[in-house]
Amino acid sequence: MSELPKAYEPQAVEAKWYAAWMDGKCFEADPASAKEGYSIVIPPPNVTGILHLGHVLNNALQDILARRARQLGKEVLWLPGTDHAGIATQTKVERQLRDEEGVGRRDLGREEFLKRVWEWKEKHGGIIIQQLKRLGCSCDWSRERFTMDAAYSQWVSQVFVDLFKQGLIHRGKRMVNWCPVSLTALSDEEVIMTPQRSKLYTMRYELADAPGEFIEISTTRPETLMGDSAVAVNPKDPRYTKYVGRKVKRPFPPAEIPIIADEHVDLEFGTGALKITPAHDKADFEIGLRHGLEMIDVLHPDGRIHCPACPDLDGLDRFVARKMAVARLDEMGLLLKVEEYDNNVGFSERAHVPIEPRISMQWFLKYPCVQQAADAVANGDIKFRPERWAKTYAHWMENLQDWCISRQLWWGHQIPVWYRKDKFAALRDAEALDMHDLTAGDIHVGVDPPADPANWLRDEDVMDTWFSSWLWPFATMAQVGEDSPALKKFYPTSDLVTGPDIIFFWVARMIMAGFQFAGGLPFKNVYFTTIIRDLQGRKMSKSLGNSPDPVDLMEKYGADGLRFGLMRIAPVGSDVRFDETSVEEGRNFANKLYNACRFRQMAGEGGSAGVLEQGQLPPYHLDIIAKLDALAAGLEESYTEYRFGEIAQRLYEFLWSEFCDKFLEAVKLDLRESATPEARAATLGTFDAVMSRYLQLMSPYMPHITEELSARMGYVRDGEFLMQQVLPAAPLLTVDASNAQAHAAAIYEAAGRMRNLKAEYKMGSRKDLRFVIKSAPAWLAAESKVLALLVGAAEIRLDSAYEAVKGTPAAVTPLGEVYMPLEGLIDVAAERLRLTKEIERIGLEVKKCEGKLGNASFVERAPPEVVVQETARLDEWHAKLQQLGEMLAALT
RNA sequence: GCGCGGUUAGCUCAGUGGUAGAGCACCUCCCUGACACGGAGGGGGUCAUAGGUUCGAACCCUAUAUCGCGCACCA
Repeated sequence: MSELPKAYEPQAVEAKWYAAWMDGKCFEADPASAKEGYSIVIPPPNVTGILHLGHVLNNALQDILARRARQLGKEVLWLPGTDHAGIATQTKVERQLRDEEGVGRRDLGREEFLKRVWEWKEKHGGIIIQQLKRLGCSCDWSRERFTMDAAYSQWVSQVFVDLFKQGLIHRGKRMVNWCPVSLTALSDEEVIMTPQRSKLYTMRYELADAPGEFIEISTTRPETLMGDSAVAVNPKDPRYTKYVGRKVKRPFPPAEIPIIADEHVDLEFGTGALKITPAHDKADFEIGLRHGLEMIDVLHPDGRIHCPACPDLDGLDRFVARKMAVARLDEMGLLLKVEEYDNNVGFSERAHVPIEPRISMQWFLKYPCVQQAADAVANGDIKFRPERWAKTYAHWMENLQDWCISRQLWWGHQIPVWYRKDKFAALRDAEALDMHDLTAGDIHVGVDPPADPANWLRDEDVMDTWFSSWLWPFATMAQVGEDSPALKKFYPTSDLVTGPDIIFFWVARMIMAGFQFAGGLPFKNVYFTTIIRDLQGRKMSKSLGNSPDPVDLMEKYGADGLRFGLMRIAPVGSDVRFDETSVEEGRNFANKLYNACRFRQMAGEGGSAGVLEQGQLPPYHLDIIAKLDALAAGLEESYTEYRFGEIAQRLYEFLWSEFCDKFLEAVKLDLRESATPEARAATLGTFDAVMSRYLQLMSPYMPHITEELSARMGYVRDGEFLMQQVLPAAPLLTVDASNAQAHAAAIYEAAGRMRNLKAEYKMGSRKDLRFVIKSAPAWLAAESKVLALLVGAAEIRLDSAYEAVKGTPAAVTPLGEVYMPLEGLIDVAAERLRLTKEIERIGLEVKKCEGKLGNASFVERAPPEVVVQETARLDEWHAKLQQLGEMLAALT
C-alpha cells in the first residue's frame, strides 16, 4: 500500500492503466479460447471524425458490455475500426486542397487525388481512435479495420459481383435524388425532408386552339417550366374534361404541350391542374412514363439552368432563375397570384442544400433476404431495445424501394464493372444505353479486371459508403473465402450498440447482408442509444457550438467521471439533455470512492477477512455485506434488462448512502487507537471484503479508478488486473443477517431522528448533548456508543425508569422514545433572547447575514450603526457581547 | 395525414396499482482526523387537462392540449 493524495487526480492514473492493459494484451480476443464467446463490432466512426458526446455514450456502453462480459468469464472480442465515409471525407479533403493549394480534384486527376486522400487519412485519420483509447475503450486494437482495407474492399467487390450475378443489381436510367453541391446521386435515406416557407405561384397557360382561353396552374417551381411537357388534370374532374386531349401554349420556350388526364392529380389542390415536368419531379416522371411524355432536362448537374432556348435564364442558379421566371411570367400577363405556402423540401444530408430530382444512369440494388430480415426482428431472434424500434424497422422493411448504390465520387469502392472501350463512349456521352443494350461481351463484372485491360474502361462511379458498412459484422472477421476462426467463434455478434438514426442506413441493411452473405443474423441484440441534446433541447452540433468537447471534459473530470456521469443520465426512453454538472457529479463520485479507500489506508495495515466468524460480527458489518450481495443481484437484473442508468444509480447509492454514510460512520470507533485489536481487525476485514467486491462491480463503469484502487489496496496481485478477474458467483454473506440488518436499520433511523431533534433546537453542531432512551431493546446496550457517534452526542443513556421534565424535546424512534434533556445545559431559547435584548439595549441592531460566522466580523460598521450578526451558538453570543462592550467603551 | 415517444420539485430525470423519489440548485448549521469534489438538517410537487376502471391511479383505459421524433406526402 502506498500514500494517496487528498483528492483523486484521474489524468495520470487513467493513462497509466490504459498503457498497462495494452501491454498486458488484456483486450485481445483469442478465437481458440475454450471460453464462451462474446462479441461486439463497433459502429465504425467516420475516419474524418472527432469524438463527440454521442460517440462517448455509444462507446462507453459498448465498453461496459465488453468489460462485464469478461467478468462473467467470456472470451470477448470488441472489434474496432473506422469508416471511409465517402462524401464526408472527399468533401473535407477537397476543401483543404482548395484552401491550401487552390486546386480542385479534377485538376489533380483521379489517381493523384486518391493518393492525397490516403495521405490525409494516414495523417489525420486516427484522431478518433486515440480519443476512444483515452475514454478507456477495451477494443481489440490488433484487429482494427478500415472499410477500405484491401481485404475489406475485396468483400465489397465480391458482394457486388454476387448480387449482380443473381440479378439483384442492375443499371438503369431513373429518377434519383441528386445533390447539386456534391454532384452525386444519393439514396432516399440521405434526403432529409425539411419544412420550408415557400411560395405557391398560380399562372395560366393559353389554350392553343382557343386564343384568349386559359387554364390555371399552380406550382412551387416555376423555374422548371421550360421542362414542362404536359399539363395534367384528374379524369374525374368535370371542370377540365372538355380540355383533355387539347393543347396549351408553354410560355417559354414556346411550345404546344398536351393536356392529359391522370389519376395522380388531386382535385382539391390548387386549381386542380398540374404542370408536368418529367425530368425534374418524381411524380411527374411516373406520369411521363405512363403517357410517353418527352423528358426535357433543363438543369445542369450543379443546379444551374440549362436551356439555350431561353438565354436570359440559361446558366442561372436555380433559385435565381426562379425569380427571373416569375418576373417573365408577370411581364407576359400569365402570373395570377403568389401565395405564402408551407411545404417540405428534401435536403441533402451532407451538403444541406435542396436536392434535385434528376434522371440519371445509376446502379440499383434490389434488397436481398428482405423477408428473413423482417422476420428475424418480428419473431425476436434479434431483439431491439427499446422494443418500439422494431415497429419502425418493420414499417421500413415493408416499403423498400431499390437502393441507389452508385455515387459520382472518387473516394470509395469503385464499381467492379468494365465496359468495352468502343461501347463505353456511347454509354457515357449519351447516357442512353441501358444494361440491356450491352451484350455479354461488352461488359465485364468481376472482382478482377478483364484479361485484356487495354480494351476496357472501368465504370467511374464508386459505391455508397453504406454498401460497404452493411458487411461490417463479418467482413471484419474474415477474408473472402477464408475459413476464419474468429468468424466461427464470434459470429453472430452478441450486442450491437448504435443510434436509432441509422436504423435504416445500417442496422436493417446489416441484417439483410448477414442472411445473404454470412449465413445468418449478424447480432442477437440491438441496443439503441438516445440522442444527446443540450439543455435547450437542441441537437448537439458543431455549427451551434453547443457540443462540448469530450476530450476537454476528460481532462477536467477524468474519463471515468465522464463515463459515469453520462451513464447516470442516459435514460432507457427518450432523448437526454446533457449538462456538464452530470459529469461533475461523476468526478465527485470517483473522488468519494477514492477517499473511502484513502480512509481505509490511513487506518493502516492489519485485518484480513475472516478474523471473526460472520456470526460474531457487529450488525453494521453484516448489514453492509448483505447490502453488497443485494447490489450484486440487483446489477445482474439490471444488466439483463440493459438498464444502464439504473446500474449507475445502484452503484452510486450503495457506495454513498450505504457504505460511506452509514457503515463507515458506524465503524469509526473500531478504527480508533482505543479500539481492541480484534474489533479493528474485523472492521478492516469487512471493509476489504466489501470494497474489493464493490470495486469489481464498479469496474465496467469506471475501469481506471477501480483498477488503481484495487492495486493500491492490494486486492489484486501484482501482475494481475482487476478487469480480468472473474466475478465470483457466490454471495459474501454466509449467515442469516436478518436480525443484524433490522438492528442496523433501527439504529440508522434513530440516529437520523435524533440529529433532526438537535437541528430543530438549533444545536446541530453541538457535541456535548446527552440523550436518554426509554424502553430501549436489550441489544442496544452494546451499540449505544456507536449511536452516540452517529448522532454526535456525548452520551446515550438507556433508562427505562426515566421521567422527563415537562417540555423536554423528544422523538419517537424505532429504538423507543428518545429524550434530549436540557437540564444542566443552558436554556438556549431563553438565553438567546436575553442576549439579543442586551445587545439591543446598548443600541445595536441584530441582523442575519450571509456567509460564514467564523470569518466575518460581527461588527460591520462603527457605532452608532453597529450591526451584529445572529448566530445560533450561545458561546459566540457571549463572546460578541463582551467584545461589543469593549468597543463601545473605547468609542465613548 | 399516419405512427412513435414525452409532459412528475426551480433544472435534469427515476418511479408500470398501495402513504410522491434522486442529483443539482435553494435555506440553516458545520472546514468534526477519508472526502468542502465533503458532512448534518430543512423547504419545495393538486405527477399536463378532463373523464373512466378500481377499495385504491403518477402508473391501466378514453379523449384533449402541448412538445419532440419518424414515415408519407398535393404541384
